[in-house]
Amino acid sequence: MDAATPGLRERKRLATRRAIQLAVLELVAERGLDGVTVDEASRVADVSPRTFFNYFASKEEALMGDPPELPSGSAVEEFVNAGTPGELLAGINRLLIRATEGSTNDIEMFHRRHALLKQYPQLFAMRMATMRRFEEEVAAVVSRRLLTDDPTLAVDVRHLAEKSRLITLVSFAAMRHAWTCWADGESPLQLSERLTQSFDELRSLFASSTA
Amino acid sequence: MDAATPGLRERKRLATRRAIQLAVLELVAERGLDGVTVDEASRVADVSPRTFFNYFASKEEALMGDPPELPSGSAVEEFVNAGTPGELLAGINRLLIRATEGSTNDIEMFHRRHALLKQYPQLFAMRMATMRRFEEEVAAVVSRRLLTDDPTLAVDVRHLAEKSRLITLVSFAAMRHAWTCWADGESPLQLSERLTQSFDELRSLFASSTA
DNA sequence: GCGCAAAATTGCACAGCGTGCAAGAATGGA
DNA sequence: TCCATTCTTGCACGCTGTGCAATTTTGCGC
Repeated sequence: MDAATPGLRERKRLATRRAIQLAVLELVAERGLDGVTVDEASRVADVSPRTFFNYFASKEEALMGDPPELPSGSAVEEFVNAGTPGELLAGINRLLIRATEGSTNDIEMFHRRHALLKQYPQLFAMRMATMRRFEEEVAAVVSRRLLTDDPTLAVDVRHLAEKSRLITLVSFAAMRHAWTCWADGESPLQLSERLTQSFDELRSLFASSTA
Repeated sequence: MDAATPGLRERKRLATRRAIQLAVLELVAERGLDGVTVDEASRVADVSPRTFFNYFASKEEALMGDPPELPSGSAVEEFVNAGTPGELLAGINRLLIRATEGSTNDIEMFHRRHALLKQYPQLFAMRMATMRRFEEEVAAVVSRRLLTDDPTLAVDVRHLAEKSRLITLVSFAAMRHAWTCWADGESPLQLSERLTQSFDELRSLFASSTA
């Protein structure tokens, strides 16, 4: 009864969750964030306001998708043990592509959410807050990779942590860059392609002029 | 009556503002973010709750310092017209140092705030939201600088905007890195020195291994 | 000092948010 | 069919944030 048969209970839970998310997205798209109350959204989603709060702590949380996660198992191990020290950023690039794949399943919802992130700073802020946890996960993996590439880094754990953190933050900067370019532009690129492009530009920035 | 004589009215305003900020910081340090109500903070600051909201839209906003700003006038112009294309990052480094100078005046408050940012994701989120505005200001200035260094970039405005945005985001990544290293560590460095160090590490990351 | 206009403070009312609690309904398995 | 578990719901309650209008304080010319 794993993924095959989630059971009626679980299926209803997911249905309710999604109904609430859709209701909020719909209403907010119509009337704006402040023009929608939890009561209204609950009515549209056909649940009691109390149930709304059983699923989400706030309107805003319902608007946001699930937080990003590291791709499961093997992809992480491949990255850590890639054994190609010169291609660290390319590896992170692949890792982030894998991590963002899940969120682009429902393109419709995805675009609506992105429009809201641009429009409402508080939503963007929440997004960044959830990203922070993800950053820590990625930094931990980068740390393992660095240690695999160069075991002598173990002598200075603090330095290792700081270095992997810097690499991670810079990578996330590239991800944000890709994200906005992709969303703003009329370019026909996939988000994953745009991500690779931003990573390329990042490299060329430093390669060209020792900026 | 500029900076010399702000006038009694203005002085009282600032005093009230500061009293509210101190009251909230004090109480939250004691009892945690959720253990403090606006009513209590207002009582301690000796103002009515309604006045509290005249100054800050929320408890959280009162906790946060003022948003960062570009250094006034000349520093920006110097950066834009530096005329040293190879030292773009160093220039941004200086700019950010100037921008963060103001916030480290009251070290006591500064450390309290930082502890809170680490402890409460919602506060971190608000911080990121204010940073975003600052990012846009910096990106605009970087754009001017790029155009000064290479006027031919004007032919592709979109590309120029994307490039300056990438540079800005990466620079802010370095700033966040410096910030956390400085706050976490026992290193005796000033924040400004730590910022320069993070920028150096950033360069060396890409210089060493074409990562 | 005096008085007036501008600005700040305050109380009040009110809608919305978010949570604890306990009763009731649906579900899954024996 | 029955029972334990889990989900839903209504209710009560305190906190948040804002519009409004009354009141007080400040700045300034006289």
